[in-house]
Amino acid sequence: MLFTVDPSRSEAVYAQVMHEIRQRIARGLLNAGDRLPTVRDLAQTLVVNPNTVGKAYQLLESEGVISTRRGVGTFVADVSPKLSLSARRERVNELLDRLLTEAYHMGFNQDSLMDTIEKRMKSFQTSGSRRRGQ
Amino acid sequence: MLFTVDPSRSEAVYAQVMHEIRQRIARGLLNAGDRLPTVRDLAQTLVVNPNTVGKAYQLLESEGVISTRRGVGTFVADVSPKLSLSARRERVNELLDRLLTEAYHMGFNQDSLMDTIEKRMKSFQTSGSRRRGQ
Amino acid sequence: MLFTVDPSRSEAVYAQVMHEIRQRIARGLLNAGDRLPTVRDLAQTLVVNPNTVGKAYQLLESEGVISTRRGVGTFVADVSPKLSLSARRERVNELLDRLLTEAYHMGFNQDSLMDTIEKRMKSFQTSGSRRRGQ
Amino acid sequence: MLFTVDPSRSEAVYAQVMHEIRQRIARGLLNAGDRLPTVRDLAQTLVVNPNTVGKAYQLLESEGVISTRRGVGTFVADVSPKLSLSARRERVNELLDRLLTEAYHMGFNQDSLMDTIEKRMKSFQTSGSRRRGQ
DNA sequence: GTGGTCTAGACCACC
DNA sequence: GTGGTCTAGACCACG
Repeated sequence: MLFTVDPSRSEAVYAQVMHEIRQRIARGLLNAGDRLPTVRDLAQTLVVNPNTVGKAYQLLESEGVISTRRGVGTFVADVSPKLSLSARRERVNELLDRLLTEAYHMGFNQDSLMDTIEKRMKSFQTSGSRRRGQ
Repeated sequence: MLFTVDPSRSEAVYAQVMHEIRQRIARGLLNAGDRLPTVRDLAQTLVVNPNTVGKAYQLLESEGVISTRRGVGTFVADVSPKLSLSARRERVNELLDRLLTEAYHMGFNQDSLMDTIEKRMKSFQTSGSRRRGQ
Repeated sequence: MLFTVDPSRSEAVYAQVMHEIRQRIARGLLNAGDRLPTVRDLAQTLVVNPNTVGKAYQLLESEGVISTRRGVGTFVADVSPKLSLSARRERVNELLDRLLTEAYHMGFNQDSLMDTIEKRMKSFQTSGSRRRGQ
Repeated sequence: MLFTVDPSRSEAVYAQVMHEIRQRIARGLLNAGDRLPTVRDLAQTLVVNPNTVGKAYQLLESEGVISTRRGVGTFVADVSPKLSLSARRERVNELLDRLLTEAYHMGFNQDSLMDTIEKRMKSFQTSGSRRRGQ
């Protein structure tokens, strides 16, 4: 779990930790059942307060992404969306709109954006057919 | 400029205004040279504090998305990304990673995500070749 | 919002606050749009740290029960379950099993339990037909 | 005594064991005088630390639900609530309030909740009049 | 003035 | 040793 966190970014530190972990799972670098570093260890590595890491872990648990076992440690959970289908679609659509908007303003045209998406997608677990439909 | 702002969303109101304007430009609903409503008018329409709209306009101007001519009004600027090529790529890639991560956790597989992207893309100006490559 | 919290109970203080608020909403004592006390005020009333109240508010927000508006305050949200139908059923069934188990051990028979349920239900919003089906 | 325990649930393992045993008694799957597995056997079956099972047994004994005869084994006790009538009522009412609150937030209306309760009640011993009133 | 974040440090339940 | 809770106190973004 080597990564860093930038306290000067506008995104909250605990949110950066959450995103990093979510992304590692989505990329297949972390798989269901894998153990995460302890709150204290990760806090020391990132040079932040243990409470901050704890907050990230707790929120990820409430989303069903990870699962903590008292006195044992924290583990990657089996993926199984808790939200309703419509809520999940809405969430993806919002991020998608944001991406398309930003891509326009950054001067990407359709083709170059699609190229980028396809390349990037290869390093994610969303590819292939190992996951059930939406 | 008919749109609303939801103060109960977690996103700051001024940021919602910025995103909405950026999105309208990206969708072609607003084009270079089009006049935006005055700060007061928009504030009244959205039922928010004028300072909030002012902040949104100010930040958009600093990004080069709109341009204010004192005593005349505020207008959509010609699109010409100020950032370096690598900075623009990085920005798009970050949003893309976030989308792919979220899509994974929301249970989308490659095909359903691609379908969603293609459908959504049709309503954006990113299509066609009217803008220079990435 | 007159209520107290007992730090000596095994239930965490922030959870007691959450339950109290959820219950007031379910009883119709708090309705959609109503303002909750500020974090600081409630903390002072309950004689707990503001962070503890803040945690309760944040968790309730993540459940969609209340909604905070930056710089303005915290309000009761419109009820609209975010969880999938199966997750909601599971949650109710678990509490129901716990109730039935406890009622048995406390010496209630079917009839006396049913009487108790019917009486108690009258003071809750679950009664009547003003809410959509499950 | 075939059941499992889920260490990833938020409820402590020893509490899960307690609830399971209480529920089996309430469902009539275990009756007064029935012998429970030894601490070691159950611990092995559930793949948990023997101390955890021991803690569950100890707490259940202190509640009067089971009774241990040294050198002989552990048995389901005759049900006879030790608590006062008012304490027992309070305990049931608290769980009931929690159920009604949760049902409201999960979108159940009176009828659907009542249906659920009646169905579920059939598999519990609370039915009939074999136990004295509340 | 509102809520949100972070730190430092203490104590506790669990296994 | 693991995570969870709470306090006290500081700082910040928002409207």
